[in-house]
Formats: sequence, C-alpha cells, structure tokens
Amino acid sequence: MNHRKVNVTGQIGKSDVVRAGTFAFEKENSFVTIKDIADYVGVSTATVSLALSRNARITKETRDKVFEAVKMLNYRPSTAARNLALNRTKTISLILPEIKHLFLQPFFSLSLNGVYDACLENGYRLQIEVASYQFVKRKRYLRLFQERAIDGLLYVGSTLSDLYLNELNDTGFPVVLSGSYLKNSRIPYVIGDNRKGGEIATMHLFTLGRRKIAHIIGSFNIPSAVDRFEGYRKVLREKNLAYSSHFIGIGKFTAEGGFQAMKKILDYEPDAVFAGNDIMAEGAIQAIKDAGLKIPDDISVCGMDDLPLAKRITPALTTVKYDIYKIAYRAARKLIGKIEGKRNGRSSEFVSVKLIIRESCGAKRGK
Amino acid sequence: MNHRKVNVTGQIGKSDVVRAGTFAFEKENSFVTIKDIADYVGVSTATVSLALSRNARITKETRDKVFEAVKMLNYRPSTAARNLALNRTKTISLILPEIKHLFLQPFFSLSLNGVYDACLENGYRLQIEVASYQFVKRKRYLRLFQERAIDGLLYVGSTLSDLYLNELNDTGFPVVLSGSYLKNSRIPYVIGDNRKGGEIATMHLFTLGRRKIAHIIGSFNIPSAVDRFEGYRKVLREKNLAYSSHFIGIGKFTAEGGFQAMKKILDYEPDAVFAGNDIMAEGAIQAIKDAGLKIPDDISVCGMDDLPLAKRITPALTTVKYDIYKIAYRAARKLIGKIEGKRNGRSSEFVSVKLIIRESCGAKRGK
DNA sequence: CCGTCGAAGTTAAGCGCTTAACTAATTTAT
DNA sequence: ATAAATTAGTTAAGCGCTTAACTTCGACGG
Repeated sequence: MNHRKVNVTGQIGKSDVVRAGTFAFEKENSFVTIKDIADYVGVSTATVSLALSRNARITKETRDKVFEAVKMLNYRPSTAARNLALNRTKTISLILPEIKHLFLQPFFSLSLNGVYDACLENGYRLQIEVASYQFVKRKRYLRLFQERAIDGLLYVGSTLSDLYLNELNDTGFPVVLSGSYLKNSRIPYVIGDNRKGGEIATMHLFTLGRRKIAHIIGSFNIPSAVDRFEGYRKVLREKNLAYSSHFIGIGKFTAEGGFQAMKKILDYEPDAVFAGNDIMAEGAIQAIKDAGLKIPDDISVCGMDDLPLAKRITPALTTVKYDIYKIAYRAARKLIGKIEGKRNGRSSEFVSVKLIIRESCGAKRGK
Repeated sequence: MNHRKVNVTGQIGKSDVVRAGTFAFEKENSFVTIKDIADYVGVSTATVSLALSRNARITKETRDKVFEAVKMLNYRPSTAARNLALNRTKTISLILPEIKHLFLQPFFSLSLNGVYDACLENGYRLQIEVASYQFVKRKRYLRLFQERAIDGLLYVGSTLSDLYLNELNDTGFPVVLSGSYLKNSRIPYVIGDNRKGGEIATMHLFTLGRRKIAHIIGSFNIPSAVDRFEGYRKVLREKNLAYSSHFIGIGKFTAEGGFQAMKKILDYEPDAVFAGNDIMAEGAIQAIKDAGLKIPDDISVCGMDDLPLAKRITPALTTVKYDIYKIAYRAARKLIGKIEGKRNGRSSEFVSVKLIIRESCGAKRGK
C-alpha cells in the first residue's frame, strides 16, 4: 500500500462539512473532488478514476475503499470536467415546434415523456429548444452543436426543411426526426405508419358495409397527413369504390376545420367518414349531429390518433391508435444509439398502428 | 506587435476545412479552439479570451482582429471548457410534474414556453426533468446539483413537499417555484393571485344580482384551489350571504368531476356557480343543461384560468384569466436573478388576475 | 535624466477529470 | 535462477477556457 502524505486538516475539514448536512457543500461552494477521494484513500487520482469506471487494473480491495470514500465524502463527479475530458455531454436537445395550436398539445406532452424516459434509461440529460422563427433563423441548433453543448438533436413533429439541418446531419452529427420525415433527406426518422392507419380505418368502414366513404385531411402539405390520405385512397382503389373530390375535405387539423369540411361533404350524402385525426373527427361529428343525422346509423365516423378525447366524446370515437409516446421513445433511443456509434440496422423505422373500435363506427351496434 | 511562430500548415489546414462547409469540423471532429484564433492573430490565448469578453485592457485594434479571426475560422467557445473554468453552467432545470391528467396540458405547455423565453433572453439553456416517483425517490434533482450540471432549479406546478428541497434551498442553491407554493418553506415562488381571482369571480356574480352562489373546488388539498375558495368565502362574508356546504362541490379538477359536483348542488337551487377552473366549469355547464336549465338565465357560470376552451364552449365562458405563461416567465427570471446574485427585492411575487366577461354569466344579456 | 505610472499584453496556474505511457513489484515461464 | 510477462498501480499530459500576477515599453512629471 502506498503511503502518501495526506492533508489531514483539509480532509477532516471537508468530511466534517459533508457530515454536517446532506449536501456536499456548506457556505463556500467547496465540492468534493476526485482529489479529496484520492487523499482519503491514499491513492492517486488516476486510481480513483479508474476504480470508479471499474477498470480491471484496480483490485477489488482498492475499488471498495474508493467506493466507500465516495459514500463517506458524498462525492459526485463534476459534469463540466467530465464533459471536457471526454468531449461529450450526455445531453440531447429536443426541438419542439412552437405550440400555437391546441391540437398539438397531447402530441407534445406525450413526445416529451417518451423522450425523457429514453434519456433517463440511458443516463442522458434532456435539453429543450422551441423552434421559433428566431430559433431557425439564427440557426440556434447549429450553435448548440458548434459550442459542443449537446451530443445530438431530436426534432419532434417538425415540418421544417432546413438546408443546414441536412448539412449538419451529413457531417455525421447525430440528428433524428420523431413523428415526421423530410423528403430528399438522409436524416433518419421514427414515425407511425400513417398510410397503414388510413388503410385500416377505411377498410374497417368498408367492412361495415359502407360504400360512400368520405375523408377529411388535415392538409395536403403535411407528409404524414398525405400518407393517411393515401391509405384511404388505396382501399378505395382496391375495393373499386368511386373516388370523388366531393368526398374530400380539408380540415386544417382543427375541430372547427373538421366541422366546416364535414358540412360541405354532407351535401353529397356519404355513409361514412374517416377523419385524419380525432380533433377533426370531433368537429365532423358536431356537423353530422347538427344536420340531424345519427351516428353511427346514418354515418359511421372513424378518427385517427386515439387522443384522450376520443373516449370522452359522444358517441365514443372509433379511431386508429397512433402511439406518439412510443414513437418519441424509439426516436430518442435511436438518437442515443447513433451518438454511441451503434450501427443500428435500419436507419428509419415505423411504429405500428392499431384500430380501436368504439361507438362511432357502428361495429358494436349489435351488442 | 508580437511575432510568434505560427503553425502555418495547421492553420491553413484548419481554415480550409472551415471554408469548405458551414461547419467548423469535417470528418475528424477538429473544432476550432481559442488557440487557433490566437495563432491566427498572432497573440496569446489570454488576449483572445480577454478580447472576446471586451476587456478594456485589449485595444480596439487587437479586438477587431480577434473578432475577424473568429468569423473567419468560425470559432465557438467550448461549453464544457467554459463551464469548468467558470464553475457554472448557464443551465437551469425545469421540473415538471408527470402529466397524467389532460387538464394539466395547457398549463404545462404555457409554462414551458414562458420559461423557455426567459432562458433565451438571458442566454440560459433549459433542461427538463419530469418529477416522476422515481425522480423524487432517487433525489435526482439533488444529483443534478451535486454534479454541478445546473445552476438552478425551477419547479412548476408541483405540490410536492420534499424536505430535501427545502434543505437544498437553504444551502443557497437557487430554487424557485412557479405556479405553486410550499407551506412552511422559505423557497421563493411566483404565482397568480388565486384568492383575488376567487374574489373577483364571486363579486362579479354578486354584482349581477346573484345571491345563491355555489362553488366547485378542485380539491381541498391543493393550496391554490383553497385560495380560490377563500376568495369566494370572503365575498360571501362581506356581502352577508349565507354560506352553506350544500353549495360547495369537489370537482377534482376534471370535467367529469365538475359535472357530478354540479348535479348535487342543483338540488339546492343555486342561481350562480363559480367553478375553480374552466375544465370543471365545462362539466358544470353540461350538468346544468342536462337539468333543463338555461345559462345564464337560470344560472350564471364563471370559471377560472381562461383556457382556450373557455371561448370555444357554449355559452362562451366568463372566467378569470390566470396567466400561466407570465407566471412561468417571471419565475424563470427570478431564478436567473438569484443565480446571478441579484438581490431582487421581494422574494416571492404574485401575478395579477383579470375578469374576462363572456356569455355564461349574463352580464352581456342586455346587449 | 531618471523614477513612476499606465497601457497592452503575456505567462502560467487552475478548473476536475481521463488516460496513455511509464514503473515497481510480483508471478510465471524456461 | 533469470528473463519475460503480468499486476497494480503512478505520473503527467491534455481537454479548452479564464484570470491573477507578472512583464515590457513608452510617456510623463519633477
């Protein structure tokens, strides 16, 4: 055993302070450092560092002593020092779109929770950015990268297509998209199977005997909305149902938009409607009720997303579960995988969707 | 001018790389450092550092050269190095409650936006933590502090009363509460004036001639809910109106809860109700409608918070605006002030509330 | 004409941690 | 018995930045 001189005063002083409270410091911001542990145990700081990282070169005996000292002195490594030495931050940044629209809110909090959980499991910190106009214009995400403040970037539900983002990704800096994707871009993404969702919903309505199935799309400019629409079209094609633009409404993702869209469609006497999301479905239901028609008897309604409101409204909404939490969770895991250099197979992935049958479609009528 | 030897190869190599793309690195992670700037300009790194911080000891001439080099080489300081040297992180942590309840969502996103904006304005990064059971149990916030990963802690809408949080605050570590407060604690907070809100709402109903005013409280265990209730009681007392427990319902902050609470209260024939939040007001309105009563003719309804749904429902809800965004923004500013050692007067502060008159109270009946 | 002062830098230490390269002592192989 | 290999550390450099203390040089007052 190596007997080095130990600064007894300093050491006792420190451990006194530590024992005094739960915290590693008293008035004067004196945090316990690796040096304190080294002195306490009587080894070099290198040994402490190696012991803490369970390096095989250090005996179990020494390692135990180190861990004991860590506990005694309540040592915690300095994040900044570690980041500097290791040239990484164990932090990812979540870029959220500005939430102007209420309909984004469940999306938003579910995403956050999914990402947070993935971070927690992997020991990452989560930093938030709101992708305001300023943010994009000033290329704040670029700065975050250049200042080495984060290890990776996770965009959630963004429709922005920024050249620099592609360039950033191409330099090898880890970027992942959650719940959206970019055309003509190599940026990996995780997203729900929107097309399949549209298909399942439409197919379900078809199976219930409906033949005049309308669709309310959020916007033709949002890729995932278009994918849902394409699922719808596919079924019409396969089942030889007539496709008419009279049966297509644009609902802008809002209840009000869904309401207006449905009102117009009603003139053409549909017997079913697949709304591109639950919020628009809610508006559509209101329009149908206002027209004096019965749901599901006169018109079957199917939404998509399975937001909490789906169970709450009357009649309870049949919809396609689109698991935002899972998408975000997986996206974060993929990002962390990229950061840690894992070649994780498929660059992008799809999270499966699932039909949730409630009252609004009429499938339960028999009961 | 000091003529030092400059590593020409290295320098040209670097600046080539820089000019090649928008990014300060190519394949091999070679970021531009302060040393590169120093070499480029022909001064010491100290001079660069001082010039960048606009220290008066450096002439404008030199400073300009430094800034030019920074631009040329696309230099950005390393966050980790800076944090280590300055012993701070320019990061605050926002602790969010777990969002199980939908009603929390607007609260949540508004808070986040307020805090984010305050951070942006002050050059702080925003780190998120979700206060799950795990989080509290493992004292994760304590670790964040001990590992010097953050400069301060902002709790939003939390009801948790954790001993360690008080202790942490007492050591001088900056902690601020947004939208809630703790009994028997010195932790500063920013909150809306709930009591006043209850008062304004009730007083308004009184002014409209109502004398049998009921109240639906979210829960008697949540301080801010109790404060709203106390505002209500105060008006009853001042106006000599009878207070009856039959006129008090507990709505658990949900629409369903508000509905049930109102149903019971209706037996006692109130002529007005002040619901502790808009969500419960929505439920109450449903109950009143179901009973075949007219709003506002038979019963005036007033909510609180002024969530987006308040304008959307029928009749549009009269309510008291409770500005979550502003509360969060102010709370974050207060936290940053504490971090930067400002003695910012009052330790805690109240954000004022405001009556928003719509249809549900009957004040606009005359029009 | 010399000492003093201020201006404009520079030197070097330090922030707390990691790790490549080295060393001393012990084991193992021959 | 001795060289080689292994074990269990240590030393020291480095991560990129800040800043206290020092240096150098020219200006200026007496």
